[in-house]
This record gives sequence, structure tokens and C-alpha cells, in this order.
Amino acid sequence: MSDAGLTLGLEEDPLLLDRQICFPLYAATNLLGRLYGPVLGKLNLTYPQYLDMLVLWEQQPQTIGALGARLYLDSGTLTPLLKRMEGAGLLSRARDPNDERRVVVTLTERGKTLRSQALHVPETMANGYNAEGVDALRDSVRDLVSILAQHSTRSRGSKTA
Amino acid sequence: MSDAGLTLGLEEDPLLLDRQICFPLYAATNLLGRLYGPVLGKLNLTYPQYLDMLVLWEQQPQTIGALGARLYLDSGTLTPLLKRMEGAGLLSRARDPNDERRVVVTLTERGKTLRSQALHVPETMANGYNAEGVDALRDSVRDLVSILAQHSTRSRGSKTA
DNA sequence: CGATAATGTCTTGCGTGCGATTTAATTGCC
DNA sequence: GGCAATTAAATCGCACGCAAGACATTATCG
Repeated sequence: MSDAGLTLGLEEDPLLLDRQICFPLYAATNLLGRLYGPVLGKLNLTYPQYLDMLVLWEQQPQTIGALGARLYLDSGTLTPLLKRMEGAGLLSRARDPNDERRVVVTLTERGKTLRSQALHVPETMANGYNAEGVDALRDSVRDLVSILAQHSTRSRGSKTA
Repeated sequence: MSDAGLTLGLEEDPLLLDRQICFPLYAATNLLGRLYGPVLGKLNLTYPQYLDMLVLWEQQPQTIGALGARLYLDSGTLTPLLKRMEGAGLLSRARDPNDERRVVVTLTERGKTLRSQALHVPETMANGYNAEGVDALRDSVRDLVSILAQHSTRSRGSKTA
């Protein structure tokens, strides 16, 4: 109805794109995925698959639920993703004999070996940027993630803490 | 081959998930989208559609290219998205008579009116978080975005600067 | 003026993400 | 032991996001 012309100096338009925290995060994620794409493509990995491998290279085997807790994803996303990676020969999926509800993901030799080829990815990506402030930014965003995760009903809260 | 056991104190494993800047950004974006979802659902908007509307509420009409430059997206993403929004009656799309290559996006009355219902979204989302540090974090991520955008061949660089 | 290059959008194919539902297995509870 | 509640994955439908290519329009250059 009105033009909202009553806002004086103090309260600015809350809908300005540049006031949102969500937009830079959204844009940065998209841009980063675009930059990672060609580099990871040489390893026949997509961006989410790469993140999955990072988790598995750290600890392995792991259940789908544990992977999801770490990456803040659920089985609706992970199941098809892992099936593609299984098809690519990077890992195998099998029901946990002790609890047939769970599916345990195990790296194949091919999956383990790929790690050596991935070792250069971080520095390739960092090429050109000075790491100044990046560490602090990463920690700040990580703090935001932990706050957001608390407010999330999904992503099973089976945290270690 | 080897276990990479030669890393002494100085150089840690570059593939640790917690060393990556990309992962918190990825997780934060996903979590944020999940939190925005239900709120925006009441306005029959998705998260990317909401960002689109933020741009259009600021300036309108705009070409698809201009929208893409602002959101760091290309027409491959925007065209189907805008068609859905057109189908929802929020906007109209028409070729620019002065340059038939361009498509100009114009808000309908319904699209303009929706803004008043969206005004409460930012504070609804911020509910619970203290804005302490959020502004600084937003600016830091924005700086990262502008750096990433420079390295991106896509997202037509027709910047105002 | 005509051929060619550049530009802006559309289309296609594929891989996520997510809400919602379904199915199977385990836990609780009596 | 038996049955409801809970849990873990899988499945389904939909909406992105992107690379690559197709297409029409405009600009450029000889």
C-alpha cells in the first residue's frame, strides 16, 4: 500500500540484497563449486563427492548416518550420491551385520589411492589468493554453521559433544 | 603408497575437512536454505526465488543478464526459475524491442505486493541469533565473493565498476 | 552490403539437495 | 514373547545449478 517511506535514518530497508548474510554465502558457494568443478573433474569427482571423500579419507568405514551428521546432509541426498560413487568404483556399500538398518560405506583401493591425486587440490584452489584472513573467515563461518545446525530439526543431532 | 607420515608439525594434512574454507560455506548455505524454506514457503517462494525477488524489488524491470550478474548465475539457471515465477504470476518476461536478444523481466502487481509480506522474513530468520559479528561476517564473505568472481570466467563481468 | 564474430537467451542432460513418504530393522515396554 | 514407537535408509517428486550446445539477434569488419 504505502511506499514504506517512513523509514528514517536508523532503520534501513531490511530487504536490500546487500544486507542479507544469506546471499554472500549462497554466491560464494556457487562460485566455489564452479571453480572446483574443472579441478575435481580431472579426478572424476563432483564437488559434493569430493567433500564425501574428504570425510572418508579421514575415517573409514562409516555409516551413511555418520557421513550425514558430518556433512549436514540426509540420506535423501547421500544415498544416490554414494550409489554413483559406488558405480565409479570408489567405495562399496553394505548393510551392517550388527544392525541391518545401517549401511556401512567402505573405500575401495581405488578410492584410497585417489587421495594422493587429491592432495594437490587445496593448493591448486588456493593459487592466487593470499590466505590472509581466510582462516579467520573459515572459523567464523564454522561458528555460524554450528549455530544454524542447532536450530535445524534435520541432520540428526548425534553430535560427539 | 606411503602413509604421508613425513609431515612434521608445520605442514598438516591439507585434506582435512576442517581445514577447508569451502565446507563451512557449503554447509552454511545448505542449512540456511533449509531454515528459509518453511518461512518462504508461506509466500510460495523458494530460496533462490526469494533472492531473485530481492533484486527485482530493488530495481525493476531488469534483463536476465543483469539479474545473473547480480546473483552470479547464468541463464541456464535463471531461465527455468523465472519461468516458474512467471507461472506463479509474480512477473512477466518479454523480449526487449530495442534488442531482441534480451529478455526483460517485469514484476506484476502481485509480485510487487508480495514485498510487504516478505518484509518480516529477515527478522523472522534472525530471531534467536544476536546480530553480533554477523555484519562483519557478511562483509568478509562478500569480499571473498568479489575475489572469487574475478577468477570466474562465467557470470558476465559487466560490473558497474 | 555481406560474411563473420560476438552477444543474450534457451535447451538439454546430469548431479545434487530437500521435503515427504515408505520400508525394514531395532528398541521399549508390558 | 509380542506389539507399538523409534531409527536408518531408500524412494519419489520437485527445484535448482551448471556445462555444453543450439539458436536468433546484433555488432563488426572488410
